[in-house]
Amino acid sequence: MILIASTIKDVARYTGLSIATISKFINGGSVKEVNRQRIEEAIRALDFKVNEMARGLKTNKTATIGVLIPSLENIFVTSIVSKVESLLLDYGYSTIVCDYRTDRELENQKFDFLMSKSVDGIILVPHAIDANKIKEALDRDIPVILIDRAMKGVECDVVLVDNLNAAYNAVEHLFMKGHRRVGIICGPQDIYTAQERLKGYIRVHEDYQLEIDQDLIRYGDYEIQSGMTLMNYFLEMKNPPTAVFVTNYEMTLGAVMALNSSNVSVPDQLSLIGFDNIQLANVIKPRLSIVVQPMQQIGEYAANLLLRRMKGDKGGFPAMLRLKTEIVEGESVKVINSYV
Amino acid sequence: MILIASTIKDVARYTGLSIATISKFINGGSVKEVNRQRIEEAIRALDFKVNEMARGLKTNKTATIGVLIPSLENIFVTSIVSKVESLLLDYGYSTIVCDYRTDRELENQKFDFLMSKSVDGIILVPHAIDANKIKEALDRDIPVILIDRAMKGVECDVVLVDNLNAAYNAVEHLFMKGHRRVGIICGPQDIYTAQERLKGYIRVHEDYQLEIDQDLIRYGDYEIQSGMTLMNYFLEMKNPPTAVFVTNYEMTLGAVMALNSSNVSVPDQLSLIGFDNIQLANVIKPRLSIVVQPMQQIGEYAANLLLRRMKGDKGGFPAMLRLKTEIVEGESVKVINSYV
DNA sequence: CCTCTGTCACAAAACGTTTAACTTACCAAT
DNA sequence: ATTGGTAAGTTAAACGTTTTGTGACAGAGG
Repeated sequence: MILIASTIKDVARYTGLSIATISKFINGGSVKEVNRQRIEEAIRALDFKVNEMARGLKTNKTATIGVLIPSLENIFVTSIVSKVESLLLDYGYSTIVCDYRTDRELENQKFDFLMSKSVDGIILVPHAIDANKIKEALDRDIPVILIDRAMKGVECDVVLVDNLNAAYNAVEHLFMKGHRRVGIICGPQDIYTAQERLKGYIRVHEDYQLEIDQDLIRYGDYEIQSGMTLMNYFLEMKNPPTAVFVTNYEMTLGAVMALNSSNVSVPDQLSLIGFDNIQLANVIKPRLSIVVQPMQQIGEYAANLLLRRMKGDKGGFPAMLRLKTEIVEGESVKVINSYV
Repeated sequence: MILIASTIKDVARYTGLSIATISKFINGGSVKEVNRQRIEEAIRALDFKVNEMARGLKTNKTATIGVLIPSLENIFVTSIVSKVESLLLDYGYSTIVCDYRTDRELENQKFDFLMSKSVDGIILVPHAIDANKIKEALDRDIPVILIDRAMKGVECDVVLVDNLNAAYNAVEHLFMKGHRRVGIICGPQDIYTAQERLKGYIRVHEDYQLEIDQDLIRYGDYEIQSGMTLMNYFLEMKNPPTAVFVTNYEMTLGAVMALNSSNVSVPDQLSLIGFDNIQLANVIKPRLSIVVQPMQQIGEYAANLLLRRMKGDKGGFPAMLRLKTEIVEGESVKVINSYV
């Protein structure tokens, strides 16, 4: 047996009222008490549900928002998505999630796809998307919220963490324990977050009036393999750093793998500060000190900002919400010399 | 400036053809070569995109499928979702992802939500959902594919791994290396996968004619904390096992954390086989031997089956696709006695 | 008793497609 | 020359809502 959904017409017939009245009721308009009851009964009896397609056709709203992310297998990102999804659901929005597997082509393509689905808003963790696409969405009155990375070439709301000071604090933390030669494994030079983190590294050196050994700055690609390679590079230096700061999760994994297959002991011979995944940090021996980002909060801010924009509130556009990271101390940093 | 999207009418006007012809063309019907060119030009010039809402209203299809999962922060699940999403996108479907945070209430609620969005199909990693809900979806001709767990009380397609033999093989692997006292950290007794894994543990003991010490069977809740607690239980036994098999990822994390804070060395004093996350396995020292599930494949099978069902092909319903796991050897299992 | 005001209900048009039924044009076969 | 068939195009209805403009009615104020 195949069920067939009932429509507003059926409800109208059942109650003897007109379609318009039913529609009014559904959308919170006021109807006579006696009618209210009959409508409610009819809806229950007929198991009526609004047809969102028909509604969407009229209102030009889909009650759907699009989320476009680099990867669904990145816990940093999915935590945020999870929060966003649940918050928006409370307001009746459903969330279409697309990942673009860090592929430039796919990123543009899936953005178009979301637009073609006429979502009411977009949350995007951008990588290499064409700024014009975002402009176009904005012109079509589809709000876009960027997460984690600001973009040049377009005015757009963005929620991110203070990456500069995240790095600043992590390296300062090492300074406080007496380290002076600190290596950094950076992300790609063309990625905003990576640039910011490197800036923090440089600025803290300036503030402490320490000269920077350029050999201690290494650029990776945010993937496991490069974390491994670059950590090995540090291990084989004639004059190696006493501590290394790794600037994202995947490269932290790689760095730990490199250390495991060497016979260098952490933190005795080398101290380490990683990034992003607290679960990982706790399961490694010795427990890893890491920089954690407030993922819940990022999701929350992004979702709320998007809701405001979708309501038409353009206040403070373009907004930049900049959240703070935190250092969770493990046992991977040696105290050479305590200054506190 | 706010752009306003052009419609099929505009294209008709631009080309001088009728709406119906344009529609036919869009949907792959054949038109005269000269008209084809004009239509294509018009579409380009007007930047025409089909309005999916209007189309959906007519066809009663949304080109949208729903995915309902226990958590977006579970890499096992998100890997599958990622695969599903990309496969279905190739066929023009978009994917609405909902997680229910292992909450029974939320699970039922979000299932309803997906139904109210009139998705064309649903992929569900079920936990405690009401079987009637699934029946109702099926009655409405919305195909549902279960992942990872079969369900009683309703006939439904399901894609899962052979959990029984996964456990069988893992424990047999330990037997082959000479272990005879093997502890198991199981999942909740009311969860299908957990039951299956325990059955495998029991069956392999039967096949090897080894008696089972009930103290070596411990039930957790698939969360980190219980992995920790139960591993500590094993460590404190008077007559501890020589090896432990942990049956999911989170509890594996917990078990490793427990081992790290004890002074028991792996694999010398205790051998360990974990579950599910190969990245984790490689980053732990010593590298962990684990059971890995073919997540890509699961996603692939589920997506393809769903596509078939959505096309109306009911062949072999209800299908049960049962995939095989694999053991990835690390260095966490000691050879007491090699039989090979 | 008349008019004004406010509340509620209604009819009908519109949103942008698809599709069934129909027309036309052309060509081949009788 | 007539018939039949096929391919391409057209017209108009339908999908299930929202919304605009009206009208009906009741009670208040004069």
